[in-house]
Amino acid sequence: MRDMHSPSEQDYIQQLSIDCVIFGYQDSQLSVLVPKLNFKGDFWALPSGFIYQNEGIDEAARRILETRTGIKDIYLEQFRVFGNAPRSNITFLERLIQLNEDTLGDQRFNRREFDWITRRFVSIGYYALVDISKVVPQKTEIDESIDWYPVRALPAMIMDHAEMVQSALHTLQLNLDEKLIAFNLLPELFTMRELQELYESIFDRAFPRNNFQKKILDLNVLERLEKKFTGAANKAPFLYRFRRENV
Amino acid sequence: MRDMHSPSEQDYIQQLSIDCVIFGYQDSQLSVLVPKLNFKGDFWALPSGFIYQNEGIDEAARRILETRTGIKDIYLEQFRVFGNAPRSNITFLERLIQLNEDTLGDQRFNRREFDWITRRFVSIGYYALVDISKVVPQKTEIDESIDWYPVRALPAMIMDHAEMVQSALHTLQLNLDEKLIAFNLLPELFTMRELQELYESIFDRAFPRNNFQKKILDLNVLERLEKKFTGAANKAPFLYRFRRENV
DNA sequence: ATTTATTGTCTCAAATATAGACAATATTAC
DNA sequence: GTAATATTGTCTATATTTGAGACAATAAAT
Repeated sequence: MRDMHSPSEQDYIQQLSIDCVIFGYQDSQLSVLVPKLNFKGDFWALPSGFIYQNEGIDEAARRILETRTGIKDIYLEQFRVFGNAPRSNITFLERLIQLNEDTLGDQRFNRREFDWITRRFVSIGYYALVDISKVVPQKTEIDESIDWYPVRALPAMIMDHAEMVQSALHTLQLNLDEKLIAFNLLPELFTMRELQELYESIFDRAFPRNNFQKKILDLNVLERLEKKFTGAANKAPFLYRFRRENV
Repeated sequence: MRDMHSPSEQDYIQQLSIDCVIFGYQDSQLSVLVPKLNFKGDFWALPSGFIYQNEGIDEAARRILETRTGIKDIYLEQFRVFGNAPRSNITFLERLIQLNEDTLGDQRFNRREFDWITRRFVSIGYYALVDISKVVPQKTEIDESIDWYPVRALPAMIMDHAEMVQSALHTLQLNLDEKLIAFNLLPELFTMRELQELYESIFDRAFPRNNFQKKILDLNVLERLEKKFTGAANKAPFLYRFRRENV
């Protein structure tokens, strides 16, 4: 069976995949870009892909991310490898096959096309931070749709993909201040409140407004611009920009 | 070429390996267990291995570590995946082949036997913390010898293995207090000074004695035992034991 | 002009980290 | 035996960081 791959599959490293947790921020919520699989039954899976023989793993992750988001220069980082022996959730597989018996017999869907679901895979988890307003989510042929879901209200994910998101979120929390990466989730200009709400959605807890502002300004990585006239009945907040040169 | 593997190699996941940075502590120095390859020329490589088809990656790492150290219940943790496209250092490979032309033609050494050096591999890095006094380093057939080297005075390592050690050390530093794992590097009983010297060798800097002791005791994870009479001309230090039940 | 909501910043208290000091003690030197 | 010496365990005082409360500034609505 292992020797029956089509030539194109031979270009990839076998049994190794990359799964991407793409974080974006919208409507005061940290969200993840998740495609729905084009099978009967409701199955959601993280955007994933494989590694070409002459391609580095970071390079491959970048390629996959660019394909899915339509943007370049994405902040991304490896966070963990998932490689338990029985990664493939049996219940999930049985349900999928049962629900799709007819389609799987179809010539358009030979077994090879969802081989990646049935074989044992080790997967490298990457998380990415994107400015959601710049992203144009791209379906692939195996997707029915692709949408943003709040990180704490994900649809039913296949296999260990829900655990992957949790692990990615945890790594993001650990790295957020250390690596000054929150700004990748915001548009170029933002107010202090917007930044604070982003932090609050990432850590799922409130921060005192006065001290949050102090902490952030003390980092000395923000550039204060003109005020933003919101039209609201109050003092207008400043706009800030992240000074990338200082990192 | 890829289809010419021997049956036994087919039991492994292809092109995926595990490299282990095994940390131990001896003579006030943080050290790493490194085998020397059984080739002409001086080549050192991290202990490594492959993953069976029905084996989890953590499981595989544990097996490799147990084989190399002769002990069980080892603390280990994934720290990063190394998968740049040109991982194999060209200079290194050329030198190795040049120096070993005769042996490589020998029937005992068909190409398959160091296939793992020439093919493109993605490697999962694990670091392990062991009580060096319990370890009996085990050579494998591809090793000439295996020894402990101070982490800051390693021999010339092949490919990116030196970078792997640095990356493992960095992760260890980040996790040390958070996960309370330093004690895995010490024998069951130790003095405060021994613990402090361990910390100093890990971070490569001095800590003030008074505050270090306070910080550690405030963690509330140590059990103080009777004093240790060293025979030195001074007050005898207490012995401590790590209370594993509290973690 | 007054009210209301929110922003930016200040001050003070609490908690934590760092530095200095000294008594306790096990040996060696006398 | 007594003094000297080296190292340990701990205390106190100071500096720094963190957290809570307060209040003036301001943009619009009343």
